[in-house]
Amino acid sequence: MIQKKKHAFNLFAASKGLRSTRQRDSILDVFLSTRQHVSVEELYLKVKAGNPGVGQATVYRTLKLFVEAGLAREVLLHDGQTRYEHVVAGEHHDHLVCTGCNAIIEFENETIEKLQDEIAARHGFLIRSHKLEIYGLCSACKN
Amino acid sequence: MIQKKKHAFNLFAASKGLRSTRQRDSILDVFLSTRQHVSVEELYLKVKAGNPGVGQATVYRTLKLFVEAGLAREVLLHDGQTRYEHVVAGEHHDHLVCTGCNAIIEFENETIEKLQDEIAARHGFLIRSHKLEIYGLCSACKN
DNA sequence: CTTGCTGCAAACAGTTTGCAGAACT
DNA sequence: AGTTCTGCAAACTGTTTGCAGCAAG
Repeated sequence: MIQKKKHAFNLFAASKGLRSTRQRDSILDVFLSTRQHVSVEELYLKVKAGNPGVGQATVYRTLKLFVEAGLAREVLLHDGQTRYEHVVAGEHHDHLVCTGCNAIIEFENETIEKLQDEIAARHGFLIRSHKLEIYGLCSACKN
Repeated sequence: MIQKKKHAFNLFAASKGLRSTRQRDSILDVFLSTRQHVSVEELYLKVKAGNPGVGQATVYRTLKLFVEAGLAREVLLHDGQTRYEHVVAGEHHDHLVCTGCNAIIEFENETIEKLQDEIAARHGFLIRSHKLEIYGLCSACKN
């Protein structure tokens, strides 16, 4: 899995004439080793731990490459930070966001996706992407 | 309708010991006269047109009051600006966002809402709010 | 050696905040 | 009079960018 993603990125890099650098490698390693929804800041700190002297700018720039390469996806939650999640081919999930503990629970629901397609069709709208976020309290926080 | 909202804000203001000021009145007027999803900047410009010398900060501060008073709701789309929409009691709608012309089409779908409730229940999650945004191209832009 | 990549710091955009003076009650 | 509000400008936050030097090909 991780190897596959590295390979995917290498292919992308090659096709774009991008260079392979120490920084990109370690940012990719760290990204792949994280759980879902890392903020740039978190990623930056982890990368710097194993590789001091890497700048934030590089992390920002590299994450955009990952998005372009189809490895990562931007997730904007209500906390003023851009987060990135892993892209798993053919899968789409949405989020339950706990405003108590900031936990994020993922879910998938085909019926909702289908309804969205219908709605879009009804408006002559061409869907590129969508996001559904449900905010509230998780089972641990609601008590 | 507009009168009702003004009244609602007055009640809120009174209950909080807030003062009634020229600025708040005109920001409320302008907000109520706008269509959905105004950005702070848009609102600020319109307010200033009818009432020069009103500062942005006041617009920001006042919009937060409207949210607190239940008249407005923050909407964060993918354009780096906070927008506000009108709250209509008991109604919830979601958005089709055209990335071509920035048009926003609203829709409502009860089945989706129900499915969300089911999903939340399954995870022991207490829903406070949610948002569903579908990004793509509207009928005019997709050609 | 050529060109792309990096780190740094400065620039940016949107938003928030401190404060002195203005305005509401 | 006593407080709350306001406008201004400065501060802040997250992100982007310009540039000189570094490094991959």
